[in-house]
Amino acid sequence: MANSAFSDQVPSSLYAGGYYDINPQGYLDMLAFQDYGGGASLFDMLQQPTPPQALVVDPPASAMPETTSDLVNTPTTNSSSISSSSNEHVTDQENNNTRSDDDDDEEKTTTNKQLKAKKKNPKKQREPRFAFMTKTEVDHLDDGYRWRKYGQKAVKNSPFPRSYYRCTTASCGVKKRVERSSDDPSTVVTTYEGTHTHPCPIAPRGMLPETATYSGLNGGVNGVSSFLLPQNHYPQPSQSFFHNHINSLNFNNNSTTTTSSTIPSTYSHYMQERQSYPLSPSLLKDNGLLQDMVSFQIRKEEPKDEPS
DNA sequence: CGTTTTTGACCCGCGC
DNA sequence: GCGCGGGTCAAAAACG
Repeated sequence: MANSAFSDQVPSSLYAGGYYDINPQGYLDMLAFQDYGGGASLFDMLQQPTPPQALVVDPPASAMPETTSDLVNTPTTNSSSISSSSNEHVTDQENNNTRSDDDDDEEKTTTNKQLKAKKKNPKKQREPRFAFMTKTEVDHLDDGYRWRKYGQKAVKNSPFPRSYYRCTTASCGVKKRVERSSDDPSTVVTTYEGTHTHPCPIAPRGMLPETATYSGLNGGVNGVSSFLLPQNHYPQPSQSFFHNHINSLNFNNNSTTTTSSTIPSTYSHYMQERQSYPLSPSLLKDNGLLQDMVSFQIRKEEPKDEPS
């Protein structure tokens, strides 16, 4: 069905961790899941009849079934290129291959071009990705970390550019991508890649008021994006933490909606738990603040069948 | 003056 | 093999 259309519109490189929706109980259900490199994209999700303002998670390969691609594809079809998402196993530390400086061992300092080639690893291992959609007028939402923009590219089939950010912490190779959905301009899709190797610059809890602290560096315009990322090294109190964030998240400007979710320490953990993380009714309620947000239930698709 | 953003160029993977 | 599109680099500009 829509797949053919997608295959044409969606860049093959777009990825999506999964497809979620909010169930009647107010939980966020993962409808589909996909590993990086899969055929579906966030846009695919947006294209769905009922675009979820949810999040997409891309857990470590080790944590997810390989058939995940099927799940994702099911909804939209896998016409696109599903590169073997089964890339090599993800190494425990994703930091190792951050960019040119690290990988290039030694002999590649020949020409500038090669330098730019950044990593010529035979197979680039992708770090776990975590994406979510936020309904907000502000492209950048504070998530407590400091980011530096290192690129911006026009996205095919979208009037909105995609911005690339990297965590400013020296040893942290976490990257983030922010783009506005062409399908729904009011929705911003933020994708995190990797895990922070350091504590959040600002206290996890009431981060909002202090947002100025870091976002101010940039003038608040660029601020940042979204919520907290899963931190393997700095595990957070799962559920309650999640809720706290939702409550505490403030969006400096006019972003009324949004939301966020925090994926606790490890995705795999969640995956295994397969629990539902109910949002407080009040949160999901109407206030507009969280209605767009989401909590979620990650389904570990052990069955690996299609979500149908 | 230090840090971040902007922006064009380059590289790479993939599809045709 | 070529072209397309995504992702990254890095120099210059902008900002505080």
